[in-house]
Amino acid sequence: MARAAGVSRGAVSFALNDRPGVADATRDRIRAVAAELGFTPSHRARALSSSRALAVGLVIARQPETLSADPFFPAFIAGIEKTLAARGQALLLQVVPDQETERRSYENLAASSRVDGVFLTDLRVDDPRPDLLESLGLPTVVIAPAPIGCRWPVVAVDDRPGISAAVEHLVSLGHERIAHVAGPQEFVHSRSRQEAWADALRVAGLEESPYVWSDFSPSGGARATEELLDLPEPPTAIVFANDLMAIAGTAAAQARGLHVPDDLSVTGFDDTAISGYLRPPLTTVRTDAVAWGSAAADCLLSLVNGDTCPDVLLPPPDLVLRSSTAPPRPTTETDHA
Amino acid sequence: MARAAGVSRGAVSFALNDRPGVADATRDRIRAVAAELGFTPSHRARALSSSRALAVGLVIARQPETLSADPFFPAFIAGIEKTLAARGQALLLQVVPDQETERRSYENLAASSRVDGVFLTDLRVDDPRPDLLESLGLPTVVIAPAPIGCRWPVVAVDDRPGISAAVEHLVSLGHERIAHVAGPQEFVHSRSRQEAWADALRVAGLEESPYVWSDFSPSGGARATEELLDLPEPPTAIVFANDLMAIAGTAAAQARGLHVPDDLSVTGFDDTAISGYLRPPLTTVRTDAVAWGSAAADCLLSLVNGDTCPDVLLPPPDLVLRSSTAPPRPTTETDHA
DNA sequence: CCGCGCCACTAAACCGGTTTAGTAAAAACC
DNA sequence: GGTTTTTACTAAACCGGTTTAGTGGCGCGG
Repeated sequence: MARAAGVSRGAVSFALNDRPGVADATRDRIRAVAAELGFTPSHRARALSSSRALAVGLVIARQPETLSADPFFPAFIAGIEKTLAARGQALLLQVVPDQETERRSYENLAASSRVDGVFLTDLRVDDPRPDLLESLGLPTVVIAPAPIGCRWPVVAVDDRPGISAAVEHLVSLGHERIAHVAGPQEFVHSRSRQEAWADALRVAGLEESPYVWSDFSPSGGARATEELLDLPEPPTAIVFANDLMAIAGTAAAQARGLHVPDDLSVTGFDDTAISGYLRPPLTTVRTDAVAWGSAAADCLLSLVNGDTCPDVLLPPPDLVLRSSTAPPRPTTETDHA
Repeated sequence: MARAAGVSRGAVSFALNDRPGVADATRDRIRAVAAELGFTPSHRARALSSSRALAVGLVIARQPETLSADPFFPAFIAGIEKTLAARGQALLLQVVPDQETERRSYENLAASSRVDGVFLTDLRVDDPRPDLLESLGLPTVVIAPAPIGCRWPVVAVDDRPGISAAVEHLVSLGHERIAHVAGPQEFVHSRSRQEAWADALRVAGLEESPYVWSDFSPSGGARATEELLDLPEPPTAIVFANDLMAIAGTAAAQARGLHVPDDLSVTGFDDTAISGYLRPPLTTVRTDAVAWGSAAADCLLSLVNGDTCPDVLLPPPDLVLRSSTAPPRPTTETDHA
């Protein structure tokens, strides 16, 4: 390439990277030759000489089955890509089955310096990963519902307003026993949703409603629903922490002969693609995972470039009203004896 | 590292790569020092000197929304990872919105030599990509329902037996009008399922049943179902090309007051996580996408290493019997006038 | 007209491995 | 015991960029 343009290798590097010290005429000539030859700088050589991997990593710790059902990651990844592609960076994805493998995965990425930074998702309570990544010196962006006190920037979508809106909607319909089926207790976003639910009930003066910790899976959602409906005083509405559990919970209630929404109102979270095409269509909370991924990638690239990135707060999710919520049946005073 | 062990750089390379020409004692010493120092060879340097990217690529052309709902890719990727991780290779993922971007994406991966090979999924009829990738010289493994005549090896899961099993099951229940809602006509796997459906009907002597091309989406499935139920002689069973359409189709039928399965039997394809937790639980076809990804990765790595890889045929999918299928209602002869 | 500084560029070191060519010492052979 | 072969290792080239130091030519001031 350098020879074809009649200049030195260094000159080519300067010209193509828009650095000063190259005459305009020369720069144009080099550009023209490069275009004509279809010359693309070798990513490998560039990575080695500039000591950058030109890639960022995403490690997902999930069993394949549960990953398949999760609408978040594909959209999130698509958002990441939107930003990365424009900057010539690549996304290196790792799917690992458990937390032990996950740790080794991060250590490996750092040791072999395959990536310049990573995304940290599914933040857990007392998560060891922020510290691990700090000790590994791997720039990190944390994906979470709210900023946390740690060295790394957090790109957050606060899910609380979404849950609050769901609860308020149910309260406005006249519900007084509004249960919650939460995700695993270990996840910060499970906690955040559970707390938002509790807070909204408190504001409405309805603290007595029951909740159960579950696992975001359909079977977990069905089980939790059974449990709630078996209560002496079953709820008239359930706020589920995700759509998958809400859908399975709806089916479980229907299997008992309950009518949704007349006997039981249900809300979900995520707005999965099928949610609007069920019987009844599911009232749920919609998050913009694509924008989330895109913002997270922006932030990570700043970090990688040595800049700082402040915590980012994205717009809160919206409540999507469909037909799985309705006023509760009027209380029949016949059984008050 | 070399100095720490008191040997030359070359010796370290030989020792760590298990190549002959190093005394056992020396090799052990080098290993020990490496372990003690936590030395991991720089992936960047290795990539440059060995002219290999040590990564493979997967380009997915989908809109984020439709990708989110697809249970295939997450599982497929998890399978790929299982194989890659064991061999120190990484997966480079790209999500692009359309086919034009997809083409550029492949060209880019090749030009910047970021990957040693790629997976080719969502094979289309008269797909230009196998030829493109051949001209780019990028080793490729094609993911498809059956071997095709092209230069690249195909790793196939034949979806036909799954569809046949579904049709046979419905026939054995007594159905005679068994419709099909297919995916987009352009995809080879849509065609394959449609043909399997048609063949199975022919075998059963029921060629007259209707079908419509759709798009794998819930709204498409609902629309197609409406269309079929509006027919003068509506089907008593519908074989959908995926679960998403089957679920939405079920809801559409229910919205008309039809009972599933008594008035209309329904089968899906994929066995999505929720499919077993609906009303009614969906009879569907289960594929092992994890094994598919794993096998595809094995094949691609052979190719990358300069070996050849024959076409691989994985075990066909299973029909999972649930409650969305039942015998048709006995024909009421009252309206034969 | 000479000396200084600046511009545009080249030469060469460097990133950190792999790999080939070369060499000294040990082993094998007659 | 001397030659040949083998073994075990080192030195250095190489991958293809980036980056620093260095150099020749030019304009400019005095």
